[in-house]
Amino acid sequence: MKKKKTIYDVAKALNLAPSTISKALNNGAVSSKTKARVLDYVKKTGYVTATSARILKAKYSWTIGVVFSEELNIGLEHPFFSSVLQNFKTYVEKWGYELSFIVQQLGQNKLSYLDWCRNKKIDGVIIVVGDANDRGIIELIESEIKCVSTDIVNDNIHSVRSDNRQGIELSVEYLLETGHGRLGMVAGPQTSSAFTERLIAFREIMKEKNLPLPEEYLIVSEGFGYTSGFNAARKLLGSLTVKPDALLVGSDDISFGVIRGIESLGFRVPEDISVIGFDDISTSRLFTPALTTIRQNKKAIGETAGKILIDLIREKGHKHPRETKIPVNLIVRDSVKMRKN
Amino acid sequence: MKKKKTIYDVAKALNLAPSTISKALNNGAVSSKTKARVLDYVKKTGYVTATSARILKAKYSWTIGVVFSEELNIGLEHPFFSSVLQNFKTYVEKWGYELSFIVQQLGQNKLSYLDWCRNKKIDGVIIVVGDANDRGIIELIESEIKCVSTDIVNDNIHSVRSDNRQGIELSVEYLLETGHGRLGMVAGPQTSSAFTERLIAFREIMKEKNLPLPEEYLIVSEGFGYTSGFNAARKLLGSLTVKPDALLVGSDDISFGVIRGIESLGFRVPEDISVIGFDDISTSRLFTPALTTIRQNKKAIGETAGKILIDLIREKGHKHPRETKIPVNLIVRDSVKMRKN
DNA sequence: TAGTTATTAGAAACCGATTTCCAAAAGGAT
DNA sequence: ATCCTTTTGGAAATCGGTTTCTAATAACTA
Repeated sequence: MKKKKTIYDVAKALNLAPSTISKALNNGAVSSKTKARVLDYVKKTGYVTATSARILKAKYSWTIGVVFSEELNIGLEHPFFSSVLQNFKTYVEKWGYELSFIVQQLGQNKLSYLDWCRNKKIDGVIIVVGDANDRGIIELIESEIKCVSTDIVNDNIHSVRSDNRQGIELSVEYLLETGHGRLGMVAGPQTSSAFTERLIAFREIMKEKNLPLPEEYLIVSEGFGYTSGFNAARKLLGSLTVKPDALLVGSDDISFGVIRGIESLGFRVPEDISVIGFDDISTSRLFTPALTTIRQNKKAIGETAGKILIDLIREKGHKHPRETKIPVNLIVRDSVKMRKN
Repeated sequence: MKKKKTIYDVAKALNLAPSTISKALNNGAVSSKTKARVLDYVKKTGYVTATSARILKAKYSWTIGVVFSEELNIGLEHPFFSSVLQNFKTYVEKWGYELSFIVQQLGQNKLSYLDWCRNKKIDGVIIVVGDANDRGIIELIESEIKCVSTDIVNDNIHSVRSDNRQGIELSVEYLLETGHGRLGMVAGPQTSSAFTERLIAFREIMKEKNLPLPEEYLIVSEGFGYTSGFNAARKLLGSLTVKPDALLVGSDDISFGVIRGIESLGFRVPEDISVIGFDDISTSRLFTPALTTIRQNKKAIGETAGKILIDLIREKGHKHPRETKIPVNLIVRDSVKMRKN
């Protein structure tokens, strides 16, 4: 195991001062001639600067912190969030940044998000999953740390998310085109802003189109998964004499429960009731009936967030926070049926 | 924004030397009285040691590197691997370690896994997804860095994986109990050791039980997903006059394709042919027919890997590498039918 | 009580860069 | 050729800890 090379070794070998090496490596003021000489030597010998030493003295770390709260019981397993993170990761790594999960504990002692970032001289932060009301998150967003979010929206942070309104609009219009007249919705828990937006959008669009929307056609599920969808659907339908002929659902995960819930009451999907989801996760294509849904563009979300954050770090534009909306697509499958009327 | 506190500030405030503070914080030789005094003060003022400074001088970093190759096109989206990682993460964080993805690029320059680890003074590495033949991986495993793997097996590394043999045994026995006589298998790509083990186990078990296993009942799928399963099933069945009455499949993902492939040929699952998968991902429960499969215990895998790695780091036992097998479970659903004979 | 040993606290070197400030060299203008 | 700018390379300070070595103190032994 050969001894580790330091910047001093390089300097000695090249008959230069360490400071000159550092400059050559970091676009400092050096002649292009010496710069080339240094770069050459470095490439040949495979010298690489010690990260910790650099971070100690410099004010940056080439590291991006990831907030991925597990309190909401959404871990890396979640197909949507993990995919967004994956795409973000791939993008920023191309630019030389690496990812580190922000932890609330450092070695022995507890730490706030902000303290962790400062301590590590984090260049920027992406909030993939986070509670918008968490004190730690708020403190972080309001700090000097550059942040971007693919989840929470807030006046103090750049956010990159799906155009939920467009998604609902697409759904409603498609349902109308296919001859549905009594639309309802099983919304997701309103603690999540995405679900809130979808519900609000649905209300607005129905109003704009002058379509009736009885409150009994609306229900909010208790949780994020199959079971809550199942229960919500049964509850919604159970009390109704005139059933809706189509249901928009907050997410695909919930949709699966909704569909089975509908079936458990003796109705068929899509023959009696059409269902349209939101997300397009991998199960959706495989489910029976294959789920008609709104596909979120996870790649675009991840990459756009990456681009914005890097711009922010390099101080290129994006002066004040704004919301970026990524278009969604309607994916037509079998859970919506064309109706004659 | 209050100024950052250094160890010198703490020393001054307590009228002690910086070195004493450091010792108090790191179980060095200090009287319990001063130690208490320091700890108290630190807790009260919220001082936290600068990570980069510590890493620079010390030989550890409280950081664990994650190898999660994307070359195999398995990203964080993959339900099995991401879940293992999630469970590992939760476990090691309890012990104060944090996770950092190992990148092949550091700031500007390319780096081998090993150089990256040395540069960052990584305490240990978990290989969640990695190519066992990759030069960089081999170099890493053979180095002084403590490693654990939940994927590749090798004499030089501790591995924690599902007991694939037991899984196949469970499948075969269940199929036998339910009256099946002509078992076949759609194995996954043999580039993955898990798939290889499953195929080998199947061959062995059939031989041990003295059951016939015609080579035509065996096929290896081209890829990891639905389409390759679909094609493999059609290819297998297409050429056979006497069809198998049950098929073991390398993974759930492939199983879905296999089932639809069988159906596309006019046969029914499970009435004509039973299918049993391996993994138990979330789609399996929702699929029609709900997939009977072998559940991998991702929690146990992640946690056991975490435990072993931390033991390794603390130099507690695990002198030489060994393979740890985590038991699996049979999950009975609807894709296997009881047959009278 | 004197002498020896075990603990505890501090001084100083060191980890490996970055950065500021300065002097020397190079380039331009007259 | 001389004087003034602009570039370029180097010396030294600094970032914030850990660790080794030494001195002082406390504890123990006879």
